[in-house]
Amino acid sequence: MATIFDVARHAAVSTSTVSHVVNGTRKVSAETARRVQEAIAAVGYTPNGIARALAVSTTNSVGIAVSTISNPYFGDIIGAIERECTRLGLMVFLSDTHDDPEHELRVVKAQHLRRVDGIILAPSEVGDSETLNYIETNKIPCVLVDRLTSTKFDRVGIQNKYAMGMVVGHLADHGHQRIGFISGQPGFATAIERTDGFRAALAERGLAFDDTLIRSGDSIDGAAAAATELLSRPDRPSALAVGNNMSMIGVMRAIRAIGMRVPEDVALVGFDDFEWADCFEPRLTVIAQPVEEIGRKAAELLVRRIAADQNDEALKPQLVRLKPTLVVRQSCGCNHPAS
Amino acid sequence: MATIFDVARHAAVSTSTVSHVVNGTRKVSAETARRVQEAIAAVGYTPNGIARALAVSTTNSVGIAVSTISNPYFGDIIGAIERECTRLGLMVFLSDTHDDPEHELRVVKAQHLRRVDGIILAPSEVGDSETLNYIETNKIPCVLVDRLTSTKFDRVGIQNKYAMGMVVGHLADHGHQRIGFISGQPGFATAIERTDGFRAALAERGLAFDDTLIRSGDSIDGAAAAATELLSRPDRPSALAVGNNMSMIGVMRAIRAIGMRVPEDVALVGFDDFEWADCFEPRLTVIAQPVEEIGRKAAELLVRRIAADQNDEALKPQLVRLKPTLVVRQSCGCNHPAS
DNA sequence: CTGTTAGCGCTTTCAC
DNA sequence: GTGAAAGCGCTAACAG
Repeated sequence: MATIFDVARHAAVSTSTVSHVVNGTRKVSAETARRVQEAIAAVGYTPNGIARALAVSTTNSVGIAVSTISNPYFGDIIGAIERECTRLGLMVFLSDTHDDPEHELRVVKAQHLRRVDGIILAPSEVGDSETLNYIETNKIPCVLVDRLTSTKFDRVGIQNKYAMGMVVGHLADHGHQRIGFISGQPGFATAIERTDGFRAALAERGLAFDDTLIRSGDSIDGAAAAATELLSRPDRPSALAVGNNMSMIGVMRAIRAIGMRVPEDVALVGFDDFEWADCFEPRLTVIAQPVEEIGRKAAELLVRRIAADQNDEALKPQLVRLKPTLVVRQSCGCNHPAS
Repeated sequence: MATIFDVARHAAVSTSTVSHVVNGTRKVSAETARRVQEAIAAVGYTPNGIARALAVSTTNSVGIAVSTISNPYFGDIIGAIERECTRLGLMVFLSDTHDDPEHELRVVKAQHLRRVDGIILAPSEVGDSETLNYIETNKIPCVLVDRLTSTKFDRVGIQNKYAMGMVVGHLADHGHQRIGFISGQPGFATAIERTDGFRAALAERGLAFDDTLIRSGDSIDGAAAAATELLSRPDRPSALAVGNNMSMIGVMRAIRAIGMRVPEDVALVGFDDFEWADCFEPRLTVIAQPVEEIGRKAAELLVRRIAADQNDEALKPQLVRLKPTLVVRQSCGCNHPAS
């Protein structure tokens, strides 16, 4: 593989000159530049970013570590981050944490080994985790997404309380008094925030609060079981709020298995929107997160943080809470026509 | 940031000894090893993979370049590749080609700059592209997925002809004589193979072939338009085969807009399965690709290829065609109960 | 069992 | 406008 040295020899100039024409980092006479370009083509030179990275100690790459890559919600966020990073000349290492703290630590270490300039992380544990400690002690620029578990880092997510307010409000407007909530995996920051938000919204609306109407469904099957249990009770809720997209699949399967109809027998409002939501029967009313903006903002904060760390100026951790929206379709009891 | 040198000094040994205990690459006395470990902890040393990569000229990272990361089909494949690579100690750089040849070339170059050990690519163009040429002239180990456009590389995909045989056969068994086909983006290898397969299957079944019943819908809206057109004709088809998941969304929206019912007015068989497919109304009958296996196999072929290139033994390009399956639910006219 | 040292390919001062 | 040369942090002969 041709090196900068080969080019230099071929063009009868110094490696430093070659370096400068490649990077456009200092004036070079037109004639010299031409000879260098020619030499580059002649020897088939492609710059070695590894060597460069070692010399300048920056890789122009960032790590992203989230759970369940194949979940469309994270897929959208990953896509948005990738797009923004590519625009900024950064390349992303993608890792799945599988929501396993040990694995999470392992992949973060693997990313640090490869000297990513920074990391975007959706932490699996609330509070101080080994992963977060590792990131902190190694001074790795980092921004948290979705699960906002530590105030030590920049973080971007949505206003979950506000979201649940809309959900409960909308359902209450439909006359529902007993509303159940199938949250996501218990212990996750998002599930906690949404559950709290659900409680608060109930109170705000003056609705009686029944703790037994809150269930966590940490998987499709878990959510299905939770929904089945909830809907089989004599004092069953007349509406269900669901804390994330995966849980929604389980809930819908459960409802179908029971033989109930939506929204007549039970109204439904979900979390996370996607292209398919309107192909469901009935068309799903959901909270839509601004995934594109979440990803973009995360990337933006990260580069800002990286830059700050390099000039070691202390930037204080920034919290960004984006506003979700309620996409009203039919599962809530409304009858909005298809888009 | 602590280097191997700091550790060596702290432990009063040579850098080579430190290197060897870190990598377990030669015998070291227990006592020395202990001192080194202690020093590592004391100075807070974490190995620099960039420096290591430069020295050994291998990065233990691979690039993956596919279109539309947020498409669940690719999301699943990406997830599978990531899992397998992580298992093998490789980290993946993820790039979206956006199905744009120029951008594709750009990201492949960016990956090569970072000296990935190999690349997994879903090419956007059929035939020899600049990207493929670049990969070839730079001798970058590479395996093609999904769109199998060149015989010069290892490649893994599915038996598209076989898939379309199942689709047409199943629909024909339901008595359909006029079957339409909404393919994916025209010009893509998969769309071409599936269209050819569709034609062949028709012939095999002795069904009349009507070229006007084949439409390409290269996006949700495109597919919707194509379906609308097809279903508005007096001699409209009684069944529709759809070439990929995104097109299916458009088709379903079109059918709803027209006010037809599935499968009574028009039967439907799609391509690509996902968790949501059974929440649709009616539950979707689809061709399911073994995405997990596609990803795993691609990673497997890539590491094999990388190893071969290193010992520069010539491995001849391998073609892997996995078998898809027909997941029968209801949109085809069957009435399979929910799982 | 351990140390010395020459690279890996590139950037970047410093000097001309 | 250009070049010489000292690193960046690590590995792996080679030598002892």
